[in-house]
Amino acid sequence: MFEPTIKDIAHICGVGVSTVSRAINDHPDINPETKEKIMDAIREYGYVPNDSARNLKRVDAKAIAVLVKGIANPFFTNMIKTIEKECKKKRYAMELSHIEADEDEVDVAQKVVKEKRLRGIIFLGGLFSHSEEKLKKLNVPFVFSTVGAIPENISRKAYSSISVDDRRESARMVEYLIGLGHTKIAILVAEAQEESIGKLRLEGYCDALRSHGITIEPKLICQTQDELSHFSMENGYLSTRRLLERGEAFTALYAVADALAIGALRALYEAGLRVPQDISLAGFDGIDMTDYTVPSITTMRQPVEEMAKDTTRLLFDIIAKKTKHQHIVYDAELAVKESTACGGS
Amino acid sequence: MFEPTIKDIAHICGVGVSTVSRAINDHPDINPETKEKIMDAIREYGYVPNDSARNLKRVDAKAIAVLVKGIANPFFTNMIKTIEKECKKKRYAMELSHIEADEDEVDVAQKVVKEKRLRGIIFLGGLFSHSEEKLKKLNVPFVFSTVGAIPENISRKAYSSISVDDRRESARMVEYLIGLGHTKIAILVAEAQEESIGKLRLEGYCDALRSHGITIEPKLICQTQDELSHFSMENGYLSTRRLLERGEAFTALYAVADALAIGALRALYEAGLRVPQDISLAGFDGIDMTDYTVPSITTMRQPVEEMAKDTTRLLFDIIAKKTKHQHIVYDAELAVKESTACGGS
DNA sequence: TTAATTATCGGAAACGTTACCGAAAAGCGT
DNA sequence: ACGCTTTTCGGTAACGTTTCCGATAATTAA
Repeated sequence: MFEPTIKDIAHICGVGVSTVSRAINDHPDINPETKEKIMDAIREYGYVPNDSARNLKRVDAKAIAVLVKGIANPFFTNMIKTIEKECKKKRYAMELSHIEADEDEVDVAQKVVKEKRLRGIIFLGGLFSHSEEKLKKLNVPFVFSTVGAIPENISRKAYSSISVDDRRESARMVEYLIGLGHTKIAILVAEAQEESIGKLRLEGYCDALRSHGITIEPKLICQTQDELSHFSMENGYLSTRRLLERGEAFTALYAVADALAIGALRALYEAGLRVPQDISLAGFDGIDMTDYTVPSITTMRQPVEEMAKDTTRLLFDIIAKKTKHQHIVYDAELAVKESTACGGS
Repeated sequence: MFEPTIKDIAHICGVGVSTVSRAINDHPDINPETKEKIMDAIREYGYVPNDSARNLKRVDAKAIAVLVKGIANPFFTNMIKTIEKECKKKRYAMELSHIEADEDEVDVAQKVVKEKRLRGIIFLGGLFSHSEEKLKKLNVPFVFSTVGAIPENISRKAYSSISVDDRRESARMVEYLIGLGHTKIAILVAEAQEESIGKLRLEGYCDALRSHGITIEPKLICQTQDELSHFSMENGYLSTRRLLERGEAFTALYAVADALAIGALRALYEAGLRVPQDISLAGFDGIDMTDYTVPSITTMRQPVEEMAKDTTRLLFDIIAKKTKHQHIVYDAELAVKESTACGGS
């Protein structure tokens, strides 16, 4: 099987290789007629430029990476899909890489950037606790999306971030539950180490309780144990069972992620507890699934599409030096559904 | 920022570039001491080989592509994750690409193969109706996984396939429902064109009814209309509503994909129908979610992990010419859960 | 000791493309 | 007619790596 190269096309058309190159890359210095002739030949012989050769030669390889930690969370699937679409629009290649729980995201980023000559990175999920020094070594712009708080000792001018105010929105959710009359509110929280999203949402929970003079009961705080897939249904299910076994009474259960809430719903059902009559259940993220469970689950909807679009656009703009690093905070939307009702004392 | 190349490393170590190349690629013709010295320098200076240059020069670029049609189906997510893991094990790069509903999978494959110099392709999902001639042009081995029937006019020696016998297993599911006493069994089917999976499962449904002397009632066959995301919860929900509006009585509903079943569950609930007391509900695929819904959903579990592993291994073996094309058919497992019960007349 | 083999290495030609530089041709004003 | 700019193009040096080929040094066989 004959695979034509740019040289073959040039030879066929009786032009130089640089002219063919100009034709494929929409360069201005070319006669429209010549260009058309070349494009015809390209179609006829099925020529496709070799990506490796291009990236090798080009200074500005058009590619970015998306590094995801915790793919188990369905919330990210939507995010990734949208980011991919945006990349296609801008004719950028997108390198998707999952980061294992035990891997260091910056190390992976570093490797992948050098390997593939990427122009930028999007970090999705995970927590983040790295030195600024190490980050600088990346030497490409990066933006964090839904990635928890970044430690104070890293200059905010050194990176971009896109997220909702997890702590505040979490507090809003708990305040909503309190407003319904609940005082014994249990919380299901995964990956609560350091400055992770889980930790932030837990803090929001504490904020809300505190500001309403409700004492924080450690027995109502249930940390999931599974290290591998933090925000999974299975994790929510098992954790809720452990919570119930403790025997501590509560009238509302707040899971810091929808996937956890779905697992919780099942565990509550098996324990003979009705939602929302016996227990109100709330989640966070706003994944589609919460609309289809029975009962549907009250949640904090993050504007995924918008966030994903802005994430991509922001990164492109930074690459093109059209803008400096930014920190965009979105409002989440409290989506009240069937799983929450008045309750409490 | 200084990015060392292989030349820099060679210069630093006082050796030739080819020696460094031998060191990184575990070639035999190298002194262990030299190798260690080189590896030390590589670590110290943070050298990472440029992937483009490698792939350009190498005849056997270590990369394959996974082309997915219909990412909305959560079943594929697991598949992809496992395939990715297997690739990592074999130190192969995996290029993941989604195929839009209106795109031709072989055209995309062709482009991507040439662009990235891939060694093989895995097709996931979608239907398949292409000429053998066109397939041959791909010029790399490919395997179809869970992709429906391939037309007779394509030689089975020209490709590999990995799947369950969709038609037979679908019939098994329906026979199980019949065994429970159901005769009025509605079916929810998406993407039923040509030789797609949906069509196959629909045929299995017909087979089972026919072999039990039950007349096939067209009004109980509900084809989803949404072109874009065939196997989505939303699609299942909307289709079930349309089915209910028809007013045709039925005691069991069989959705040809779990995602559809989950949407259906919600629609049935909203219509005041209890599952399984009023309506038995069954799905197909065996995604995790079916364990967590209330009630949990009876389904045909496909051995995802095994299938994904075998798909990858098979492709690698074919690339390495260790084996010829194969057609592996797996047994699905009927997972009876809460959503089905005795019923019917 | 000498010849033959082996282990280890360096040089240099590719791989397919882009980007720079300069040249030819064509258009323009005078 | 002339010089000037503009348009259009071809030649060629990179990009960073692998791989081939041959060379040297070290080892073994005779």
